[in-house]
Amino acid sequence: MILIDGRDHRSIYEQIVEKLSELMILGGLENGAPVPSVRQLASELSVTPNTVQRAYAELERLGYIVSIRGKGSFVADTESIRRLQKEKIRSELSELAEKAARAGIDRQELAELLKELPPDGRQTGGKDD
Amino acid sequence: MILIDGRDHRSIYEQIVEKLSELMILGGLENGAPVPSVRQLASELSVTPNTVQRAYAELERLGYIVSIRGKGSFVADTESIRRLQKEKIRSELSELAEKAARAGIDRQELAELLKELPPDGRQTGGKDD
Amino acid sequence: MILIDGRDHRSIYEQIVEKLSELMILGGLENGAPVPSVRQLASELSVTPNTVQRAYAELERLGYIVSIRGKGSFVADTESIRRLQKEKIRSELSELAEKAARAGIDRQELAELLKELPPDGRQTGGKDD
Amino acid sequence: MILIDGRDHRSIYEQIVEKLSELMILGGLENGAPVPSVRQLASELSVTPNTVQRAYAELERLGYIVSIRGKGSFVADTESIRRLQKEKIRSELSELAEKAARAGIDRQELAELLKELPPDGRQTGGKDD
DNA sequence: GTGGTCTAGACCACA
DNA sequence: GTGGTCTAGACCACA
Repeated sequence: MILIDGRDHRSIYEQIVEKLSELMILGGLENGAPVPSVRQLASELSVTPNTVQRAYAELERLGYIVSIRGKGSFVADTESIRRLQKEKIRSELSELAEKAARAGIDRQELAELLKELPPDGRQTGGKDD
Repeated sequence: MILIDGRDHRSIYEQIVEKLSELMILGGLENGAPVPSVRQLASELSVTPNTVQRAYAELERLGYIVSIRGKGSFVADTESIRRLQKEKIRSELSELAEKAARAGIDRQELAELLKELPPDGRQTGGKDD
Repeated sequence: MILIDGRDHRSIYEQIVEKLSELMILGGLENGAPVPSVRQLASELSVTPNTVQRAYAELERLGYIVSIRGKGSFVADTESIRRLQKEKIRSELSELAEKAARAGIDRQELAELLKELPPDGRQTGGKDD
Repeated sequence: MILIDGRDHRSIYEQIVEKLSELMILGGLENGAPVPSVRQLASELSVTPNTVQRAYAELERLGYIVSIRGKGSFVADTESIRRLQKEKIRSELSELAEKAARAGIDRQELAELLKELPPDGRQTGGKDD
């Protein structure tokens, strides 16, 4: 399900945070559904439990999951997760627009770039082994 | 001209790379115009020359400047710089579109988000928490 | 009557202890009134009896209830419970005052902060970020 | 300067966070003044650098310090720190008032408890070796 | 079993 | 030198 990419410059725990938060949306998870335990995910990823723990702490801080000592970790309210995701995308888009502006590309031109993108955006990444 | 932001978590040399490459566009630099020497910029920024050196190496690798040993560093062909910048924005936009797709936000919705952004992008957005 | 809050980071048994001790005051319980059995409360809360057992042990240690083997658990002397509660509040207030002092806020200023609090304290305050 | 209390129920990194954030106020630190390096504080406290690292990450997240890779960690804007501290005390006072209310102690009575506290609050803690 | 903290040590990029 | 990440393993309270 999740794969760590050694060529990715981001740290392992950051990759876990991003992948899991995306999976939560696509997986159509229900409120309160259990998330793999720290140890279980750690062994699946061949990574130290410590590292997964760190990712889970961040996911909880961000509002994606709720961890209960002795019981496990669970998907937080899915509605608010959806809002979080959208807000994050909006914020990144805003940053990108600013950066484009500094490079002399205005909002209009950026919108055109967006339209011209290949239909499904499958040209980046695409790691699948 | 350039200011290092201590709260920015990117490394100092990365900040220099980004700021300088933007300045080149906005500054309307001409082909072959001289760039401040490593030592000069280092002292202006109160930073070790080592760090500026690293930034210049990166800028050269990216095609923004040309360094000539014993003479200094110079702005590369401004036309190609402009193309570089635009390509970089396009690539980041593409990545963002993919990420949005994974969060269930399609191209159409993303375009609307873009339209809804405050007019000039001066909200310094993107601070996460 | 009692609800366990998954987002509350205290352990479940601690939450039960706090909620029950509060209920005893507000509920106007009489001396010696029976408290729900361990199994009964456990099933109401969908929690293992083990956990309720731990909470009851703590409540007995604190002087709120008396457990009689084979008969059940009972509310201890309500007068002394009231005193217990007040003493606990006083102690926490004292700790807070000390902490405030260390942050440069004196007794006087603290009293003003107290006066300025919204009238009924219904703001569910205290969430950190 | 800082002492870890083994009898304190809180974890080591939490104690470091609290002690350091208090010291920042009392020490009258200036904006941007350097904070001990991770390794230095770790060796002073006979604790793993990892644990101090964690505390510093939290202090940065809370806005008390700014850490710059390769350079060190520095006191953040002292004015905003002061505000942070006061807000934290206010929030804790609010929680305490709520709790008191649930125990049948109203705002008025709480204010009296506050007045009756021994003048300098030196009755708790007081570890000094 | 679960999450959470900690140790002792390594390695990395960066200044 | 600095901060930051990670490993491999331990131990804890809790369910």
